[in-house]
Amino acid sequence: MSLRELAKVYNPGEIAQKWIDIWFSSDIFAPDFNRGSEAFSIVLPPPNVTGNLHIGHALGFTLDDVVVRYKRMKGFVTLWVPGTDHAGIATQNVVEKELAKEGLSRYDLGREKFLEKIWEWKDRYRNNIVNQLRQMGFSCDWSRERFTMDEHCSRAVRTAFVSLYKKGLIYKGERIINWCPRCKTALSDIEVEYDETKDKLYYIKYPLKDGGYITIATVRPETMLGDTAVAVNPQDDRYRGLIGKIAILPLVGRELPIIADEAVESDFGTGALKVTPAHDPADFEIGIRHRLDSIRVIGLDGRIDCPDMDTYTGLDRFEARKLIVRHLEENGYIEKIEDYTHSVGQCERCGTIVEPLLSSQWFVSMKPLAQKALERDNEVRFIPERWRKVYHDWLLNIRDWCISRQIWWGHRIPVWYCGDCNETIVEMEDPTSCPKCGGNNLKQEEDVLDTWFSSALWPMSTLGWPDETEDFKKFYPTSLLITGYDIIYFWVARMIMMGLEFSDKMPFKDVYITGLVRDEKGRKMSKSLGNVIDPMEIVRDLGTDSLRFALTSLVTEGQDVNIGNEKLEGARNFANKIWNAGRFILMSISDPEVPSSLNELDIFSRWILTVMEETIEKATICYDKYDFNEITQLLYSFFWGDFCDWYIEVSKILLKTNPGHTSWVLLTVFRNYLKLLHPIMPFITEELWSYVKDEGDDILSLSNWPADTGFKDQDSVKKVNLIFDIIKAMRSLKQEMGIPFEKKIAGFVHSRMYNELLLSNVRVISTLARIEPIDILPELLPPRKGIISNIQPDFEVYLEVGGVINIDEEIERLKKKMEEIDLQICKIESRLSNRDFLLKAREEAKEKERNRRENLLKEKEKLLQRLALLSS
RNA sequence: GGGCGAAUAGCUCAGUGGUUAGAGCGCCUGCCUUACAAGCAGGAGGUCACAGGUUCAAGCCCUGUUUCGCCCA
Repeated sequence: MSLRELAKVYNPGEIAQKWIDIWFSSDIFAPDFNRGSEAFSIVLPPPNVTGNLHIGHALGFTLDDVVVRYKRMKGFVTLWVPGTDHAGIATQNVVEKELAKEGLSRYDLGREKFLEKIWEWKDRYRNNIVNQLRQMGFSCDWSRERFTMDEHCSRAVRTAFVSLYKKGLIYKGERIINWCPRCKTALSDIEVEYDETKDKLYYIKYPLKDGGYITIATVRPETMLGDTAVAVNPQDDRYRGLIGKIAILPLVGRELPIIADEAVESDFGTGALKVTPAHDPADFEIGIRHRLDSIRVIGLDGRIDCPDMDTYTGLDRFEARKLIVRHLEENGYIEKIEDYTHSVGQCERCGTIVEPLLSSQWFVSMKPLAQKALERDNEVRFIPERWRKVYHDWLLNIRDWCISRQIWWGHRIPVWYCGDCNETIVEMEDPTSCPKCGGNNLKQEEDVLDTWFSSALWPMSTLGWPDETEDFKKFYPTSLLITGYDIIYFWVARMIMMGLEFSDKMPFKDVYITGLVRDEKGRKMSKSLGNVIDPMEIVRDLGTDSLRFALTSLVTEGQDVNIGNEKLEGARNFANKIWNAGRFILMSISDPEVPSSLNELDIFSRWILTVMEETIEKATICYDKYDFNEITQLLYSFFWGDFCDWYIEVSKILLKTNPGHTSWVLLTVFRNYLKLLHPIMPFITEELWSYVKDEGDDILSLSNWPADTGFKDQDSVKKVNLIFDIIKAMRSLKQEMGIPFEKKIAGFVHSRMYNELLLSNVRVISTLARIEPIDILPELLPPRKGIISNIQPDFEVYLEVGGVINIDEEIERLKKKMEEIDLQICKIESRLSNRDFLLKAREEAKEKERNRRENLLKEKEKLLQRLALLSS
């Protein structure tokens, strides 16, 4: 043990770098197979290589690390696999923006050159992110790091694709998909965000061929160029006669059949619907049912592309809308225009309004996969349980997953087309010739896969799948996944479905769903609000441990996490408190002497050892239950409340009388405490541990969880609490009389039952209460001028306050107290005289009430005595 | 429209049906007491959203209402 003098204020930065170097210079966090037999594994939810860690990552990963470090100390063979995600659209966008600064587009570079650029970007940002993960102290095994597009993960993707294709679960089809005209790619359903938008509802007259007209209502008049029918509900009496008739499309002149379809809502607009199968999912369905033509009139760039209508071709969607409405108005086709609020889909990445359009894309049939997930539902645990419903809901209403993306960065779809015979080839190995016609005229599919396709395989691919590696056998399925509720659909559900499909196992046993991180007022963090908390900035200013403690302390089951400076500073202060307690111990102790029996120790030492033992038990339970907020509360109040406020203060006296044993107790409690706190605040605990550990001890990160000593001395707890209550009563009285804490005045204590206990601990009471001298009285103190009293059931304290108070005032004080006690007694009496209570309440509850009454009666009696003495 | 969640101290939040509902921050009073002023000691502050119900006993369970937030259509 080194007695080096520690700095007066905890400086997290210096210490962190030292331990980052030690922890991550070799693979100390690789699983240690000598540690035990039971495995515990987590895969890191891979951050995107687009940028930096944000506070949401910090939250989820901190909880991961808290559990991982705890399990490692507990003796599990622990593995935490890190990695990063290629994040297709997002990364491509960022790099395209970079290129744009030089006036270049990806087409200028060509596919190959462009991909080279992205790989460079990826390397840079992967390093950046890895650095940040290490700054945060996350104890991942970096020797097993993965990237979603590395060779191994790519093979997993290929294997999954080929397998699903051969099973008929992947198909190419013409469907309405969500198209982002800015990103120029298809999006899956869940990549579209819907926002309430104020818009207009246009009522347009479509003339009938036989004369008259039918009025339709639409929010997107520009799509009328692609109309191929008008639909009404078959139950709608207003239009029954028109079914089968022909309407003429204004401006265009196309003949549109009036058809009947159940999907039309009669109470929307006029009850008549213009049908544009190529630009609306519902219309597309109607189109299929009625074998309507699909005419695409908006191109991939979001501009009108309608060869017959030169007027509009080339115009942006929204420009075209204005012009078309003007032309309709000029020709008297507009009946009216109403304000209308509805949901408009936007690209989750860039916010551009998506264009539903007909396009040829690759899909995964999700029904059978979802079905399997539902059947095996009991094999995964959700925490909190209620998220299971959300997950179920999605599985039950699942739609096919559009997995093709019209970008370059990602896993290129492993499909080849034969230019000679049109054969589609999907194999594990790249084909060199067509297996059907033998031709060499092969062309690979241009599209890449949705990023989430590889993410869905992450728990498997990181551990070696499709190979049956040792890691896969030992660590799959993983033990726990911690993530936010916003990606239950995107990620959790898909990992489960893919896991069951390819490994026949749930990819993880527990899923812990966190809330989202918000600012201290509960608002979402956003650049425009300026309330974004950058975790790395906090790490710089207040230290990683403070950030980790603050985050952990805010996590209660399923609630969003509101974090602000107050919380972070509180955590920083706590770290400083721990630091200074360590500093005190190092400065104050002498050679520790192991007691031959704990029972021979003084009562305060027995007390703190008992409370520590209970804290170890409770903390262990909390860690096992992922009860994060509870752990921090427990560890905070034990350390600050019990250890620092009381034991350390008492130890200042004990160190003089019994330095050896007291040093041992201080050290023992502090060492165990560092262990309990280490999963949450790894840096400061590791640093302090290096000063207080035994010579042969390992670093704290690789140490064992505190052993169960089994020592509990409830008698000491009871007695020490009495002593502390006496001290508190004295402090309180003193302050009430306006006497400064440090000013020493004389006092008296009497306790019928504990006279001896008080006699032997008078020094502690005197010092901690700053009351000197103290007389331990064999009986009640006779009334005297200048004396104030505090009467409790088990003791009475009196302070010599001199002229500050007279006897009448003291009588008043006591009478007031009497009233309170009488009120309490009254309440309890009525409870105890209630026949139903006596009949039905649990014995425990009754016992409690009786004890309480007894105590109050005791107190009352003593108050009466005191009052009698004072009045005589 | 369907579902989920929240409502507790000035603020942010804890709270397994059983005393007098807790913490941090803020506030008030007094202290630079040799570990810590990022600290110490003492204190004030609550109709647990509202209305019913179940129960010997409700902040907690049930029903309804109001307000706010989220998800899905």
